[in-house]
Amino acid sequence: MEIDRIDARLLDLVQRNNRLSSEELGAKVGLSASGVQRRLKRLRSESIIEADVAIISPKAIGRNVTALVHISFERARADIVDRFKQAICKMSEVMSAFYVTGQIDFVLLVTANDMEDYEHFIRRLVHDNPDIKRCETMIVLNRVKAGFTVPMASIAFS
Amino acid sequence: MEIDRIDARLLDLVQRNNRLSSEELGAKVGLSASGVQRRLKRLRSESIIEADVAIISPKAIGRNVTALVHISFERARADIVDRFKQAICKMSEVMSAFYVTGQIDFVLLVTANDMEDYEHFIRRLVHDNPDIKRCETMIVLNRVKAGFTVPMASIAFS
DNA sequence: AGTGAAATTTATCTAAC
DNA sequence: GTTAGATAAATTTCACT
Repeated sequence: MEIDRIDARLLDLVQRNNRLSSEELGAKVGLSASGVQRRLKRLRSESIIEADVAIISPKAIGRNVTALVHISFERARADIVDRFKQAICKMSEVMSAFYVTGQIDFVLLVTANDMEDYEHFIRRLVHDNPDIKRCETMIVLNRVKAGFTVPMASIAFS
Repeated sequence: MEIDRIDARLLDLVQRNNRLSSEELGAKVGLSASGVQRRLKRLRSESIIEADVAIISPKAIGRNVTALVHISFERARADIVDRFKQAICKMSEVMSAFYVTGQIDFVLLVTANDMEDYEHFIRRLVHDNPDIKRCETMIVLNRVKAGFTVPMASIAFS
């Protein structure tokens, strides 16, 4: 599970665009196409590359509302937390979810078709999880940056 | 910019895995490989598919700290907001950024190698943006769900 | 319109070096 | 790590409904 300079550069490229051909990648990192492929294969098999996905515009498919939701529980018991984690994984409206430190327990990134749809989602969420104490919504006006692009500049050059 | 049932199913598949071959996709949606490719090409050219990316494990490359940061400004003037948007787009530590309604102005998703690294980032952020009033950090204990996978079930069947 | 099938181009995989 | 040949996939063209 070691990563060298070339791996880091490959990761940096594919995390922005994973549709570049091995040849294009090779030209950029100074490697042959098959060399690139062997490395990418390893990075995928070792789950250093966790997934390869297309990012869809929520608006283009009629999801006009994006919101960040703060969830806090009455009591943060482990079983309650675990049950909630499982529940949100199954909710398709929840795009991302983070379990965090502090006053807030969870931060969810949610999409909905419209406000009515969003309200239904929140009602359902609170109804299904009676341990929720507070549920605070921030409507996303603008998705300034969307991604999980990790900085590669600081990789240990081993 | 119309999306039919087949497009919706394709989007639903590729947003989970964009490395499936056109043939595999075709088998799942009942279309030939070329039919699939034509549709994906359109979806990409019309930016319904915004990007195709690999998701990297932050831990695997030594980014051990993930945090959600709430930013609020002294005054939410348009020029201040716009300048801040540009600034965070350039900061590689910022994986995602949302401009939101309410008390908070921005929510950032940030990675750092360690706490020291994180502290440096915050200092730099606040130093470079003197209009920031408050800056509240929630350390991510667990990334329960990571993605921008949009629900497709509710697509209008046009 | 949008589709499927064949031909072409391109990319990827499997070795051998 | 590379190069070369085999395999597979993506792209283009075209005839069809």
